[in-house]
Amino acid sequence: MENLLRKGVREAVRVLYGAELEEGLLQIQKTRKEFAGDLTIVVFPLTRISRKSPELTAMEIGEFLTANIDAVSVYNVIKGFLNVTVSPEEWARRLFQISEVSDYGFTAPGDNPVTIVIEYSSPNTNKPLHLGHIRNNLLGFSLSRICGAAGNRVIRTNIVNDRGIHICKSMVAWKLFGDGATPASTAKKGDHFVGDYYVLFDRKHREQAAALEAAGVKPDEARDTAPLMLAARDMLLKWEAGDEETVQLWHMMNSWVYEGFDVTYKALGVEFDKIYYESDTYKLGKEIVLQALKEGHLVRKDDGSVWIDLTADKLDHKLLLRSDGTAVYMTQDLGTAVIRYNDYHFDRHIYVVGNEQNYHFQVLALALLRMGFKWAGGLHHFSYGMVELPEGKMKSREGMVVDADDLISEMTDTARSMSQELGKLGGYSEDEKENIYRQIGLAALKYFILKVDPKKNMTFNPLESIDFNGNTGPFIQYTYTRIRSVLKKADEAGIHWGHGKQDTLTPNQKEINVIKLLNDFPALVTEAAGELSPALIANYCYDLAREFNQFYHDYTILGEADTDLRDFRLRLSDLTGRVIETGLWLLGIEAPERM
RNA sequence: GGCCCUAUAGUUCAAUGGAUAGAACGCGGGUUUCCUAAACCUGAAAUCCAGGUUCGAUUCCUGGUGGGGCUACCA
Repeated sequence: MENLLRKGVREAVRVLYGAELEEGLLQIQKTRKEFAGDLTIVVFPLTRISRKSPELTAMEIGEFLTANIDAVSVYNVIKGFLNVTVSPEEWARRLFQISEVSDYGFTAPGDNPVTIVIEYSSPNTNKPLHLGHIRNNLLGFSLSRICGAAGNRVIRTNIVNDRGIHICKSMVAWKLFGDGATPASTAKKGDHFVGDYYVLFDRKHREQAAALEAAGVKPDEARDTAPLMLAARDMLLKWEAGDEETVQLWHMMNSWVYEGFDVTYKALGVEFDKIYYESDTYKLGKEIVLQALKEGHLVRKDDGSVWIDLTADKLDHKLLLRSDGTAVYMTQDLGTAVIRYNDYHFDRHIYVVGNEQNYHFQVLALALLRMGFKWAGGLHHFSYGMVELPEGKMKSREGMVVDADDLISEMTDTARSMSQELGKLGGYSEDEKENIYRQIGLAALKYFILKVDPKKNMTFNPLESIDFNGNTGPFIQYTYTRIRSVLKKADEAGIHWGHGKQDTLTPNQKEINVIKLLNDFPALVTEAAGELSPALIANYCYDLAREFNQFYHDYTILGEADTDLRDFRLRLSDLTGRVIETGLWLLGIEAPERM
């Protein structure tokens, strides 16, 4: 539609003013609601060519367009804006066209698709997932679907930070205070079970440090020399040396954590194609660093530590290997990146990681390039903002966190009580009802998080933030269930709306509003993939649902006596339902049949 | 100190350099013998400050101010 107009205006300029229109000068946008029309041509830039006032230029072009393009029926001019109205009949034809497209909104991958690796989630194995991880997982998972829908080959990956001093703390605490307890013996979820020992370690350690301080030891020294800290260090050394008992304990506790994570991932509905473990990749990282050192890309200090000098890129010196030869965070990320490139030969690699690590990822890409890995130009840090509580930043150690599992079940509880109050699920079994409560609760949570521009920090108020009315996930789901209900009734009445005639139809304004949005969908998916923005999809779904609800409120569908018009409305409803379902799917949100 | 992100109704969020800054929650007023009222209609309510570029700036640039982050031989 827009392309048609684009061509028309170029033609108009050629005929009226005898000039070729540069592409950059032509601005076409959707007409704002408060004005009549569908598409708007901004004529200010064209006055340079016409050498006439904006109003006159607009009128001349408007006359030309209505005379020469069938689909353009009317135009009006306000200030320097030429508002063009596409004829209702054209919109009707448009609906017939796009509703026949299967997989509407998806771009087929083509022969040589762009390969994108997306890393998200990236948990530590010493504590359960919290609200910050939820934002991460939802963004990553949604991005993977959006990029896939736009025709790319997508590999979803995760890196599990499964080694290091933090894991050793949990291990020490369990060994000393655990008394052989297991998640099974305590009926606790594995990740929470292990997380409790991490917290316990921290508490006991603080007590020990305080005792030392009371005896006159300096604070720093007290922290470093408390028996528990020494035990954790010792544990790390043993682990790196491959001590059998330690490695066995490590395996056991990690496996508990993974069982717990799996439950949370499943509850959130996120998945991965390939999971990497830091314990598998850090060694290659060390090799890469040593190799790069040999090739002269890095510098070794007197104490034996290895650094990269990035001052030429306006960054700093960055440590890549400790003086004792052990790996740091950066080391293993270098290794992971190389392994992934060897595995997939990606064109792009998207890291979904919070903005607190902006510096880290700048260094990572530059370091790889410096070492000669040209593909590192395809690395992209998808940097999202922090989730804060009304009291401020979340702090695991002080218990100021919103636990992921708790939050999910609270959402389901709220959905359950609201749904039961409304009482619309008669005829469903308890299991079916529970599944719907879960779908609605999750939709509220996911939509709340995904509708926000990813790079902005967001505040989450446990008591007030999540709504089920208005601009919310459940609102969109509700619109979907209304549509399903109408289509089901049509089906039961034996109405076959798929063959309806189209030529004589003149849709009303509400119908046109919906068709316009439906018509935008494929371009929107492409745009969302280009900008890596699930928020665009979320806001679109909301707009579409709202627009459809207005139509639904003002007009009857099944009660329409003119069967061509009735069938047209069913077609409109059906495509709206399909697009909402697809849009929600791109966000990782399920669409229930009833609610 | 240096670097990065951010600032829009009471609150949570929108707005490729374009028209009268758009929603939701909350607050006020309405709509149900009719396909699901988790809906629809309607009222009040906002661009941090000062310059600059432009026919035109919430948007771009500069300088302030407020908020957040990074600047570890932590991850």
